[in-house]
Amino acid sequence: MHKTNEDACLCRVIHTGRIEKARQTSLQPDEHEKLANLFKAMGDTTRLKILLALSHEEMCVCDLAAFLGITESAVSHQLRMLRQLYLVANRREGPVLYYRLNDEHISRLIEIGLEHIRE
Amino acid sequence: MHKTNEDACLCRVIHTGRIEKARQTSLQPDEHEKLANLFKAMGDTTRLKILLALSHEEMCVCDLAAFLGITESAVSHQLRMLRQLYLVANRREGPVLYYRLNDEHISRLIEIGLEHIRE
DNA sequence: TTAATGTATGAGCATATACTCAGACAACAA
DNA sequence: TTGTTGTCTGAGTATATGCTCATACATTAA
Repeated sequence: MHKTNEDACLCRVIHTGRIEKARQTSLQPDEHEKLANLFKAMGDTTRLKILLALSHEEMCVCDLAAFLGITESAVSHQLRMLRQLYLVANRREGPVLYYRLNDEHISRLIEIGLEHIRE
Repeated sequence: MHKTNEDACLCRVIHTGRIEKARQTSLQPDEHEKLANLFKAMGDTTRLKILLALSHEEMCVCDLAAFLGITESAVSHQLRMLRQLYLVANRREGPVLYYRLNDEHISRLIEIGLEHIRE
């Protein structure tokens, strides 16, 4: 018989020591969410392709839309999310916005991720 | 007026050279999806907390459920995903399954991710 | 001012996903 | 065998999310 409420669950724990240890080395309150949002932003093929493209050269919304074969609206929506999480930054040149990766962390994450999937 | 089909979109492109360049340095056909799945797996607070806990010490399903305050069923579902993507591995000791991180890539990704959100 | 171009945004919709619930499976003891 | 414990799994459901569409904003030129 398996209880599903939390109290009962705690009674079945085998290694309370490990749990205590894990609890002590935990992150700051909101860091879990921030970190998850970072990886979530990279966890979509469209956004990932955008990041990969920008890792070589800055590009505008038009370029990205043509490169990905999707509408500029869709690109713009995704760029907003990437902007808000500081994955990309932009600069304006007249009416055109050129997007680039915000810092080196992003390309390093992609590098290590590629190593992993190529095992 | 903004056309939404791809042909029209290509006509408005500003930098065809950049698109060509981005196209040449693209990944293998299925690598985009594999890489996105890796980051997507890390892009959820529950799974991220599991990975963080396992980065210190191997733990069983019971431990993780108590640590996270969720049901063992929910933990098991997430562990299956993490297993299938080679983020975690396990070993059996009698009826108990001990889970651990599959390789060093995962903790490195977390490290760099933390650097990023802490700017 | 008006018009054109590049980009951003909100609403709506279809799909994806994280959890719960119920039950099944696996290993071991009696 | 039966019972217990630890874990796994399929179905259902509520929420999240990625795109389209229509529209609005921003910059520049006429």
